[in-house]
Amino acid sequence: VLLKADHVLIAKLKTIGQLAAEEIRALLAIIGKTRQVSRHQDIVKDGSSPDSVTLIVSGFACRYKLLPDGGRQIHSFHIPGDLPDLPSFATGFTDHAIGALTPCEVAVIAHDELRKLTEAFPNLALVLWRDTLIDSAITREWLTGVGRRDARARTAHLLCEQYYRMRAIGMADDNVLPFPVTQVEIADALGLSTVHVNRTMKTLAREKLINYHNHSITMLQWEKLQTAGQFDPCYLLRSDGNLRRADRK
Amino acid sequence: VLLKADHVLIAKLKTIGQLAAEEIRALLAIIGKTRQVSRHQDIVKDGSSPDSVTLIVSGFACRYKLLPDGGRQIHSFHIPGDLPDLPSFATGFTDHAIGALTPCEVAVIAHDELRKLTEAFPNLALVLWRDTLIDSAITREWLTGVGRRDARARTAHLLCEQYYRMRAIGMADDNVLPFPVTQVEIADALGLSTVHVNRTMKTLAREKLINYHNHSITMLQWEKLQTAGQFDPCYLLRSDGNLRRADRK
DNA sequence: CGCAGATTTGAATGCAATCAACACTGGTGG
DNA sequence: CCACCAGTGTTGATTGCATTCAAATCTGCG
Repeated sequence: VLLKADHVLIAKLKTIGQLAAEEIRALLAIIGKTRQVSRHQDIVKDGSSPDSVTLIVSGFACRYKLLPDGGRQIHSFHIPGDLPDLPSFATGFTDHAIGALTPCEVAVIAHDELRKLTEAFPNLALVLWRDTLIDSAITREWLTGVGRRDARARTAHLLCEQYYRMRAIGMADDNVLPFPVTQVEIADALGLSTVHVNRTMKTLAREKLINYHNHSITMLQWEKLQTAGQFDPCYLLRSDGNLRRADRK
Repeated sequence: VLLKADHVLIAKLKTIGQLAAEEIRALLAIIGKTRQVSRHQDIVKDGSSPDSVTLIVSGFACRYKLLPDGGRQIHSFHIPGDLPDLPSFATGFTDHAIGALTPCEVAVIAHDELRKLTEAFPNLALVLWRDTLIDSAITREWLTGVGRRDARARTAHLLCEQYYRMRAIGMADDNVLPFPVTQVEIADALGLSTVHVNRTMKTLAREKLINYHNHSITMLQWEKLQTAGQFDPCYLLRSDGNLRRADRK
């Protein structure tokens, strides 16, 4: 039988690259038990050396870092199917925390088991590697925004990206994006103050680019929102590497 | 004979993880010809689908992205031994450009050859994967800075990081950091204006934390500079993953 | 020498932070 | 049941860090 954890992981991996049926089967086989994490609890602690990788089965999480002065920077939002601490598999440690923004179900995958698989299936290793690379492409895009885009563009960009990713795993439709994240958290992601996030979201709503109620965002003018956010989804796109080049021949 | 390209690559890989002599030999064997790139030229173009990976043999480079409005965000600086477009090996495309900040010597490593090696040596694949992960840890750290640190801390942090990385490959010593990068480029890296970078560097010099002449920076008070930049090098540290865990037993 | 790029400094402007207050919500306990 | 409270969202007023504009050196180089 296919569990919920299996479903979300398959949905996610499909957006990254092609896996053989055998590879998928082997990967699903090593998914461990799921556990519940309540809101605002850490799924992974900063500075730890985990011996397993976490799969978000349901709920919203984020990767973040706390500063000595009490500030917080959120580096990414994580949605079902994500493996937010996959990097720890290759590096052995984490330099950041993963926190639950909503109640989450998470499953663990032991490093040991995963290592056997990556050694047996180089292609699986490549797809996982690619996952971490898309992840860092997202981080770079955020860096670009925080460094060189104003509050409005930054906010619009985040909404576009989030909608795009949610749609890819079948969790957003009809221009409606479920976004169960407080303005405090959006502020820590965008490098803004909560007050300014509030004003900026209001501006986007006043401009009729979005509708924002009950942590659900409706894209009223998707094209205009993308323009406002200078959003170009190419960095999120699935690419099959060699496969793609082979196709061209 | 060991070429310059071999030397810098070995020096770099040593900072990332352990490789067997056999693995190193195989890797060095597939390093292609070196070519010269003059200052301000692109080593890799944005949006391209390269079929080889670039090794910086000498010189300074950066990864960057241009915005529609003419702005630029630099995502990372790259020094000899770096493989700035290694991500393209796993994803097949680039969503950013790599530019030469000084005249550079670069060598190419064909994707095809590299793929054979990673399939033959899973450990080599793991080390390369880890390299891209350290790279993204750096990007996250920059994101934290641009999002939540003021100009002084951001600048100090960059100098600490750069000194740390240069020292690791033997290109900085005695508290002297060669930093052949203009203030325009520092500004595009830190998300500041050039004017403000200038003032901030002057401030750090006035405070006697650094000395800054001829694109060479002397760390006058290394401890204080780290404090000012909230710099904690753990995200740059070499970690041997399983090895480390095994050691503990 | 002349010129382009880089650095430096001053003055004015502006975007976003901070401070402050209030409304609204859901949950808790008296 | 209602009072209370913490967390969240909203709005106005003020402040400040960093930008922009402007102009003056300084440097290397053809």
